[in-house]
Amino acid sequence: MVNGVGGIIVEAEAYDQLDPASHTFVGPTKRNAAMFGAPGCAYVYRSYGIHWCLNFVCEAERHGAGVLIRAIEPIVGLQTMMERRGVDKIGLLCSGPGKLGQALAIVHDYNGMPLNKPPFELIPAKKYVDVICGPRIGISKAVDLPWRFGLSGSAFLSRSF
DNA sequence: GCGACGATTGGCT
DNA sequence: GCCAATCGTCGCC
Repeated sequence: MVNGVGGIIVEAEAYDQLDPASHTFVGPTKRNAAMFGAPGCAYVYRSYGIHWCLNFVCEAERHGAGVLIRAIEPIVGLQTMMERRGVDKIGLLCSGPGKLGQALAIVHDYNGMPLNKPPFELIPAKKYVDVICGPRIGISKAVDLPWRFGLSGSAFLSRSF
């Protein structure tokens, strides 16, 4: 949840410093500084000069690892998200990293902010769900690593597995 | 200081 | 299915 708006995370991808496709592969830089900071914080970056994408920073010991949030199932603040996105279909609100960033009004100011206090709010899953994995999307390196995870059968994935 | 490129999306062919 | 939009960062001159 971000600023009281959000839903259930249904798709994510993992990246670490040893991964050629990761922003942290080349070592610490100004852009990826948050990924080398405290775990449990946000890493926000701009993609293709247009889209804002949200990551969760992981790994206290070996810095430079995180999880890209690729899609959520919109639950709270549907009206707000639809206005931000300019669409009227729930299935189009958050089915991709850039869409998610726009729907949740992710801005670069959130980079490095803790995920356990406002504007963020994390709520543990209420039930166990089937999680499946597969190749990642939209990258040109290490494409074969099966580090993409998602809820089995969810209608809100950016793409089917 | 300058040029190349990307963890994407949306519109057109 | 393919391609352009768009700009901050990085790497090299």
